[in-house]
Amino acid sequence: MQGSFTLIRYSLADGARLDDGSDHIVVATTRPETMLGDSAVAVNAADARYAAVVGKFVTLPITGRRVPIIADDHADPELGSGAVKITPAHDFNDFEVGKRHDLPMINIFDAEARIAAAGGIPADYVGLDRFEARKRVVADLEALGAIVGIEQKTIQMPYGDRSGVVIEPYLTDQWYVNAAELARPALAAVQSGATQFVPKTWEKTYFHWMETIQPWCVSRQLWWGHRIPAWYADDGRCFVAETQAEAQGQAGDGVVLVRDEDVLDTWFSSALWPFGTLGWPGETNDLARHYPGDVLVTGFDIIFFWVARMMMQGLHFRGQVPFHTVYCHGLVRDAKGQKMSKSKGNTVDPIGLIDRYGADALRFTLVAMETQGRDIKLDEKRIEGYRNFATKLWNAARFAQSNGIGGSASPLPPAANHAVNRWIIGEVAQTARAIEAAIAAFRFDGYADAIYQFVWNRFCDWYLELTKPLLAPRAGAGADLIDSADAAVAAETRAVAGWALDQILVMLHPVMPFLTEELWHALAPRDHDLIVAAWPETAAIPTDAESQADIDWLIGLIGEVRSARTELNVPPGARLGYVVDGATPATLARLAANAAAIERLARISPADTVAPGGSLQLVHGEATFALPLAGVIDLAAERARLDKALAQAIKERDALAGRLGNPGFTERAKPEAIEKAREDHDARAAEAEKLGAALARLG
RNA sequence: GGGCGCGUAGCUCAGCGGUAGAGCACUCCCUUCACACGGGAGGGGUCACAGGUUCAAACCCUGUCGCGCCCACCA
Repeated sequence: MQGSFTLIRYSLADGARLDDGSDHIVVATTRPETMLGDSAVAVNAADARYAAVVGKFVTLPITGRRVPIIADDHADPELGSGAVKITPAHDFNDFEVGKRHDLPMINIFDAEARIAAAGGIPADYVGLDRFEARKRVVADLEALGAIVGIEQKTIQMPYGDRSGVVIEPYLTDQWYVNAAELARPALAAVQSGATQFVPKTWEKTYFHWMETIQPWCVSRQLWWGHRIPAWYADDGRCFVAETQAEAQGQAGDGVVLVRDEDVLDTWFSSALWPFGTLGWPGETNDLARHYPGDVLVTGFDIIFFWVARMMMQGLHFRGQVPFHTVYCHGLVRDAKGQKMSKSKGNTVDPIGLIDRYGADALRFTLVAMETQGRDIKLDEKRIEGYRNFATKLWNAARFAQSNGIGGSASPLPPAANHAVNRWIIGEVAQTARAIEAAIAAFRFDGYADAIYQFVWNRFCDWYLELTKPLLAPRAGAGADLIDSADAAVAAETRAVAGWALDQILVMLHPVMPFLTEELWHALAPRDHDLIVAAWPETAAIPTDAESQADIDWLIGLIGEVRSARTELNVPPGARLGYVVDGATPATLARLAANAAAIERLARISPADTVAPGGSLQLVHGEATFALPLAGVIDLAAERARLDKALAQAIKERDALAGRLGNPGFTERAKPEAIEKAREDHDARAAEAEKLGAALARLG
């Protein structure tokens, strides 16, 4: 802000002169009234202009006090006149200078920032407000001819956050904690790994704070809080004790004690939380059992205020760290990325969001966006997406229910023979493991992502679709629509689907508690609530590589067919026949086993012969499928489609060949990398060959 | 002034040595019997810029530009 910079002339006392013969020193200030409390003028020892007068005195105008001229590095010869007025009671730097030179600290204000009677201040100043006093001092200095000039310049002005009032440094007696002493073990505990920060990068913040820690002022002039345990006698003696009786004991009978009015800094009290909540100072069972704690979850913005203080006090009072891990999450910010603040009024209203999308959707969103170390700009579209996810699961459960699926007897999966059932069992196990790993690493976004992908892209998109033909023959449907829909397979599928759905509810419950608990009870009679259900027993759940390969192959084939159909504008409802070429017996078996699913999802079924007039051809694994389109096929479009696929395969094949042909790669790369490149190269090469053949067949 | 961090698809963000991913948005098709808060198929990025290290860099190092946060403070 713009401010006045007042240049004041201080006369040298006792006839002293500077080298240039002048009889005064000029000092500058933005707060002229503080000159009433000056106790020195400082110059730099290396400043030749003032060398002659160091150790001499000046006479202050108005108060007429004699104050010394001292040499101190605080005075910068480059700034202003090179001489600085020193007001130890009302400026942080001057306070330090005052301590170094043992200067008197003259407090010129009272607690209301009015001029106090001190240091020879004339009586008619006493009681003036600080701003009135400033005008008065300037006017009086002017009258005395002590003003050299007033400059306008940009200055920094500290304002109180809450009061909006200019801050005035002011000397008072306060209680301090020797924080450096407490910080030493707290610093060592993190350096040794006794307490770890997650993400680790916050250790730097903690270290920086602990290494530059200052004495901690813990007394506050408020009426709430823990009162300072200090008592004073009439004669000013101070007794610090846990109780008044103890203090009285120290003071002796008959001494009237008055307790200190101040209370402890809220963070001092908060630092007691890890053990204060457990019955301390009593040695309770809770304290023995729960201290030290395991993980502290908190915002990084209070590492200084709270975490560091808990560390210091925990170690001091209990001799052990208060917790082994400090997990620092991001902060939810507003749409502009600003930290939410009650005084700024930019807080996000969770109730409104819950009304619109549900508590589960909001909770899931916050978990999904909690990627270590980055703040969260809350995006309402994201919440909407997870609301849709909740609806998707609801509908899947509704579908299950209407098909006689619901509930499972055991956390262990039912016995399963059908590939699709064995496959989903393995997928559940993989998802549970992924979630366990994510949680262990505090990657909550990974947790949310894993369960989301599983529910939507595996369970709903594929498992439920693939099992529809297995559940029951539909009245009136043609025999070709029904797989081996015998009772045994249908029963197995119901059991597995019910189990998988239960595992979903268990895994999702921590992030969508309301919806999952509701479904848990809606799907089957239960003897316990979901919230106390056991986590999937991942170690005991079999994953079957063969079934996984079968279903991956099936999903891949259906994808190829769908993609080709779209590219050639085949009507979505059109059912096509296919002839397969070059298929191994295993592939033929897969085709037979999944005929109904393929028919349903890809809308193709085996045909006897290839019709003349061209076919849609696609390569999947070692097999080439030809879908006769009996004259309706657009040969040019099909050629373009195959060309594109072929070009892509060749491009990838050649890139890999290039890498494999580079001696630098084959000699220095990791063996796994080389092996993978070989495999990828061979697969691409085979695909290119088959696509080339298909293209040739097209003519 | 000191410290920390971020710039990746239109947006919000993952990925942090092996040749780019998600959600939303966008384009096309589909009212097929769980779900249109849905289904299917797609388009879209020289990973801020410039050097360097490496067989290989969005990822490691240096610098530049832009942005943010925390702490302290300037007679």
